[in-house]
Amino acid sequence: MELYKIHPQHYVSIDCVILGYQNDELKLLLYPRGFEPSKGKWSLLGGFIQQEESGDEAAARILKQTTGLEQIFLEQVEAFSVPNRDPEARVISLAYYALIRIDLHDEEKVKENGAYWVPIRKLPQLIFDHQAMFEKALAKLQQKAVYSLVGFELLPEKFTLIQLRKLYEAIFQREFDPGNFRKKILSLGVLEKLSEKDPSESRKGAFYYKAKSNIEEIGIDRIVKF
Amino acid sequence: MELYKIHPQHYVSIDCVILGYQNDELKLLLYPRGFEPSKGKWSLLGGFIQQEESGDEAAARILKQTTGLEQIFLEQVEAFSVPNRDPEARVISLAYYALIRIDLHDEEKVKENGAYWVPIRKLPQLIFDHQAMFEKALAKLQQKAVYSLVGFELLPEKFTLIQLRKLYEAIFQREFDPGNFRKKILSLGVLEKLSEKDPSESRKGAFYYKAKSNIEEIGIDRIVKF
DNA sequence: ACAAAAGTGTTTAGATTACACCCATGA
DNA sequence: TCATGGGTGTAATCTAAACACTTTTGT
Repeated sequence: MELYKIHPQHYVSIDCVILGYQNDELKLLLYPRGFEPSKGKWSLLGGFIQQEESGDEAAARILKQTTGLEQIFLEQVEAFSVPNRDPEARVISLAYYALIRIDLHDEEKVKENGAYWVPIRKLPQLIFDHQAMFEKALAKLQQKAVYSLVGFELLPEKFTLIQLRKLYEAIFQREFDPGNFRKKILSLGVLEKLSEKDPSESRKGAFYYKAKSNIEEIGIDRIVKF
Repeated sequence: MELYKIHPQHYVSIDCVILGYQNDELKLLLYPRGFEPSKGKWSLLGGFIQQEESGDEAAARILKQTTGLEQIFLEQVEAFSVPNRDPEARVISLAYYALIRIDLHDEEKVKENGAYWVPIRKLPQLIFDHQAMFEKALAKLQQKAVYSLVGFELLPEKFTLIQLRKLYEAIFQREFDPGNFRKKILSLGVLEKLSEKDPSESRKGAFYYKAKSNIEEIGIDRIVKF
């Protein structure tokens, strides 16, 4: 321990790339920073890591504070550690990304923070290196989406295959052939067809599906090919 | 800045998963830790991040100190931040992985540190969470190797396709069909055939190849399929 | 000429892609 | 019955994988 004392200590913060899905587009939760430096500019939601918590725990705490949600998908992106990334002090930040269902989050809490859901196509300028954090997070989400149906985290319990396709189109920022997408997904055998239909988008209506409960056991193949 | 002062500060260390390739197998550079806690147990090479350096810079510094090499492939794995991961004090560690050519490294420096190259199939017990760091690093290397010929970092300038295949077999811990591997790699168009042969492995001899200089411009396809 | 490794070719099975077509339904 | 998305089928293309075959060379 004495040996460690010759080394400097640093503030370590958490910044969360909180992604939700609404109106066929991915949205990022941002808030205007309420204190200096960069007061009023747009920022990811964050906080400082405390003495007795891990990064994962700190990120979960911040997520709960700001959205009211617990037990949601949360994964580390990476550490950002350039000395002057925060002009006010040396702060090393651990970036995380979370996928949440916008329909479930606590709107009150979000309003308290003055936070907004911003479509990822129309992001404002972000403070510090938060743009880079977002980009890395999106890249990680895409990677993850290739091998696992991580998209379920962003959709309600029951959803149509059209909704699922549009979500994947939002994640990958490109279109998929409707027929081929449907066949590919169904061939994975991870969805269960419900008898109920979603009548809101067409006269015919599209059947709802839900994720099978034992997905973990099922080997999930590659979903999209680059 | 005053606002930051209410938050705790932490030691932030770097741990490097330094991988090399020798005798058809991947090796990891380890050393017996020279100080408490866990003195004498096997450890990744590491150090503490200083006031005016980024994580990348700190990792490069440590790598140079221990192997004498500069400008080599180095990438962050992720931050490890469980509070008691180091029993002596709260230390948040940024794990990095590096790929080096064992034939080029400074053996003197490595000996000074008492470090050894250990085949990844026969790793001893490591301290703290260093085993997890290694596993994540290997997974990241595999991911990377699927889409880019990162393997070049581990081979000498000129190499045969057989050497390249064996390297990939070491990275993925499985065998590839010699004929198919050759065709796949050559079809990527990133290798240049040399007129010289490596006579050491057979009477016929295998042609040397080298990486084309403008690889970055060439779109590299998927190399192995999971 | 032969052994042994390097390198090529062929065949099959399966996946991807593009796109035409049928279906169900409310107005 | 018809317009509109929802959903299915099919043919052309590409890729992976297994494995037989040919080439080169020192002894």
